[in-house]
Amino acid sequence: MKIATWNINSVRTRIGLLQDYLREVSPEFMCLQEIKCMNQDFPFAEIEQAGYKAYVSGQKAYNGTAILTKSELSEVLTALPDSAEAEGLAAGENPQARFTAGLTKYGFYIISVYVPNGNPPLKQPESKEKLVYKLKWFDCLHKYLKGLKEAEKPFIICGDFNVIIEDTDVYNPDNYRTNALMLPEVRTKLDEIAKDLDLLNTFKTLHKGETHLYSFWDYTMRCWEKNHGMLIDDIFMCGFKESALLNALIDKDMRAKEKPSDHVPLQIEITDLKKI
DNA sequence: ATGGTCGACTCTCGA
Repeated sequence: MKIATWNINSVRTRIGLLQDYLREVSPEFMCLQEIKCMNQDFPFAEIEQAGYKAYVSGQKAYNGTAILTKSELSEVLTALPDSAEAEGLAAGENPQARFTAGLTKYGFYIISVYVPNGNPPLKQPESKEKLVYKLKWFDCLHKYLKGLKEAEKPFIICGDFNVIIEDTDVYNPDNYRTNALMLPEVRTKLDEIAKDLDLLNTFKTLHKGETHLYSFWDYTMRCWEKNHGMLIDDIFMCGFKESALLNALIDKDMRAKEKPSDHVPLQIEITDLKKI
């Protein structure tokens, strides 16, 4: 069974590439980020044509996550619990659309996240709010995932984590020391979650010792042509035996297509599981 | 060569 994730940077602009990908790779679950549309503007018909059902957390113009599945999900969530409060919103207001989750028929939860970018981090005082929000959002995510862990519910969480985990995950780490993707407090936050919950970083587990493998290349400054990229998209597993993970790869070819996203998909393959 | 990319959307922001 394959599970894929892609920061698509507008699902409406790249619906053709998405349909091609679904037909070629045929993942059981496909997590999307930055769909950049409201729910009513999501291309449900085109997704259905490709054989998938879509669970969508949309908003106007920015952000937006979704999960595409070949089967039904239950217990669907379209917002991260407590994240509205982390944004300083009143009860009942919608938080930024950065989270979709549901229970699969195989008994594990599938989660699609678009972690706040956090930049710019250092300008005082108003701009630092973005970094504070990123850290608070991670705290909310930690609490939610810990709830699953304590209930012994396995999960697979996919998405754009907006964290350069190691220096070798970016072409020039010294350019990013004060960037919110690499600040020590941001790295520490994700590392604490991963250690506390014993998350398996699927790509790093199967590509140990390999460096400078990227999932994102900025549109500007000819970054793609110069291979000036960074690895900021990840798939973590929790509650599975490590032997359940068979493969993990990055679909780098997707960055060379016409009208590409600035991110490429990642996919894993896991052992077939019995349906519940 | 005084710019540089892209997407959504409004007279600009976010990445």
